[in-house]
Amino acid sequence: MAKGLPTIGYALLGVLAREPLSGYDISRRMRASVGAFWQAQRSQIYPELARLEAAGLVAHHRVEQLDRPDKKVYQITDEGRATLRRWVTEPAGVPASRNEFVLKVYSLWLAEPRQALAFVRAREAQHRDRLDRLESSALALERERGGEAARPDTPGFGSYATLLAGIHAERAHVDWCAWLGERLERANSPSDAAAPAAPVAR
Amino acid sequence: MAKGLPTIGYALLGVLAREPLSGYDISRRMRASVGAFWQAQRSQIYPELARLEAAGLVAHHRVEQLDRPDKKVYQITDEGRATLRRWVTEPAGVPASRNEFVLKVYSLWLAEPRQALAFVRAREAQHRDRLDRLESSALALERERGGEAARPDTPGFGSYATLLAGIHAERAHVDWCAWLGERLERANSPSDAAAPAAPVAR
DNA sequence: TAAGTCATGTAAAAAGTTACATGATTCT
DNA sequence: AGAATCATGTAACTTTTTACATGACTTA
Repeated sequence: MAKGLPTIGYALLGVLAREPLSGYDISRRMRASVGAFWQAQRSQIYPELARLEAAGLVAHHRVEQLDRPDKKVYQITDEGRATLRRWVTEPAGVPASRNEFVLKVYSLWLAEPRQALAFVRAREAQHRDRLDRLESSALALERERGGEAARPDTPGFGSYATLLAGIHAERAHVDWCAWLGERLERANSPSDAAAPAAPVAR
Repeated sequence: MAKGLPTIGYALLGVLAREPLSGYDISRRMRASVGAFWQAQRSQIYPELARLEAAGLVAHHRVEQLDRPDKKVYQITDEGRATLRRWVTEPAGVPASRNEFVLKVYSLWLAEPRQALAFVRAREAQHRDRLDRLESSALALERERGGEAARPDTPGFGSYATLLAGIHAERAHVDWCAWLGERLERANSPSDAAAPAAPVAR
């Protein structure tokens, strides 16, 4: 069996399956919507588009513009769409998440307690912010379309579902930060109240 | 200001701040506990240990063993511990999460509906499994030590906190998969009952 | 006039994965 | 006898990031 594309290739196909775009515009999508769970720099996008084209999965035509540079608008081909469709339901590898913040918490016992608390609180605020923004995007989408935002065979569903993934993840992170903050705070001020319920129990 | 270590360097320091270990043993920690949020192959660990040693952050001594190959046991130095302590409360970059599964869901609208459902259900089961295992580890830790598992200035706290991070993340992922599955199922069987509450509302 | 956006790329470096090499011992 | 574990490493490759290059037009 053939080797398959690098993941970034499928990410680009996924974007182009929705609408034809230039490399530059794809790179903006990768900073916004799709970028929440897969990122790429332009220096990775341009060569990958060329490879996809060589493989017959996308095709481009040049669009001349008067007031700004010409652009190459890429379209997905039938073969590209078929490749994407095949890939999409193949079991995905385990996340293999790399999270620098959690890595830091792993060694946070070394830190000066007040500094540790400030560190965690700052992170909590940062992610609460992100969560708020994601939630209002989702609410906007829901209001726009009816209640549940798009049928599962439309691109809108993909966007909505991935947005919700982000919301779930952010929420979990915020909750965890809050728990951490509480624990650190209680340790800092040795008032020693009754221990709260174990956080693992549902 | 100096450049700082690659993240894997801090990961190794974080492990060695708890106990002296050989490269081989570190690599096992990286597949178990720490590995849940930062991974490394042995081929990355050995050279990095050498670099850390050249920088004076760790030191090794050879331990001879009768029944198996000699090993180099690495210890963190005072400078190493100081470096780690400084790094630990420096603000961490945004997660920049790469999740292949979510990327697939982004294009799942292209897939055959029943296949899509099976795909999501399989993932849900897989992660529910992981969640169960993490939760029983946490419960075991809690039973072992008293209720809240370790004071925040001990390594045990770091382990416990990161374990909880994993639990929160898995829980969120499972919940999201469950929501996704429900939506796909409802679309597959067009019985068209009343729409459930919007999933964003708290 | 300086900074920013649009637009496409190349080059180099860093980070990470996969494969290979070696060798003793222990388990099946 | 063959496979797995312990133990350390190198080589090659892939993936990702950072920096550099160019140039027209627009906004402050």
